[in-house]
Amino acid sequence: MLKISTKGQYALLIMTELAEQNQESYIPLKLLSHRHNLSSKYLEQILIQLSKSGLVTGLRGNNGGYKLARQPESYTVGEILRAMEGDLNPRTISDTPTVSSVGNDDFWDEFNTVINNFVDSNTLEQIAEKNRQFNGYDYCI
Amino acid sequence: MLKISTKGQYALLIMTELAEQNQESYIPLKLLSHRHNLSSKYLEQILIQLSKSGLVTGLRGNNGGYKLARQPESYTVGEILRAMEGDLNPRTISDTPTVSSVGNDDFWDEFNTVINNFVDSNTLEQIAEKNRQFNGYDYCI
DNA sequence: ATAATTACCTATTGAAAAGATAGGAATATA
DNA sequence: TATATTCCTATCTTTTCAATAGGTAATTAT
Repeated sequence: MLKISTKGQYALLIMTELAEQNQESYIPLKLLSHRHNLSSKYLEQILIQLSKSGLVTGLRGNNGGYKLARQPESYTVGEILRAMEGDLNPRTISDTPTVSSVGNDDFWDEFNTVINNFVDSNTLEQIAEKNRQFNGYDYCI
Repeated sequence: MLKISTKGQYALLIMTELAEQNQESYIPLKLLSHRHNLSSKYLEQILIQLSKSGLVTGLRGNNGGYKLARQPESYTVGEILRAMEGDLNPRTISDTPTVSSVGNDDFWDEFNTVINNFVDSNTLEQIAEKNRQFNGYDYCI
């Protein structure tokens, strides 16, 4: 229904938050879930998947947690959403009917392009920078 | 998961087909469902909803069926998809957390705009015209 | 060493949505 | 009157989404 799952939305939210932090320190899951009033078990699934996809680095034990695997400006939003959602192409039927298919195929192809171009032209750093400006660089809850 | 339901996809397909036809004659559901190998009962639900939304006109009885309610160039794809899907805004959570929200809000707002601008800038006539060129104007199954 | 802390893994449940089917009522035409 | 068609509503099945749960592995502090 052209919705993005809550996992994708939360993933982007959490990633922007990690991007705002000092990249050297690990932030524990518990802290992130408290800040956003999310079930830690639910958020855990999201972060594990981000970790498996190589977008974040997890460290176990005391003072462990998660941090970005790379520099914030190297992430596109599309990369993050795809890690959680799979592809971002809204069409599901492979329509090879007898009539009326050509124009429709073209439309859906262009739609894919528009969507993917947009999400890939937005970087994590751009979103994080807006948050920094709003919250202040040394904002801490 | 950023998918559009099959109802939305079929609705667009059928609407383009109606747009290719002589606008004066009604096309019966049975014919449309046969052409696309769709369950007529499923397609029926789609057409009834399009009819309720005022996008097509239904006529009962012999020689009845469906036709467009207006000229093909007056329909946008967005209008058709929204009639089946509801709004086309991918975000579902109304995220008002304590941190990291501003940049995210902006991103999702822009995403909405990009999507809706695209679907509203494509008309039924544009898609139908491509099909006509491919199939020939007097194409009939 | 031991205890505490934390990420990691896998399964299950519950709720909602999507996809599809079914039977009949209303209406128009021949 | 018979036939063809849209229209209406209910149900069922399957899939997906959201959320919960319990346990294992690794790291650090004491």
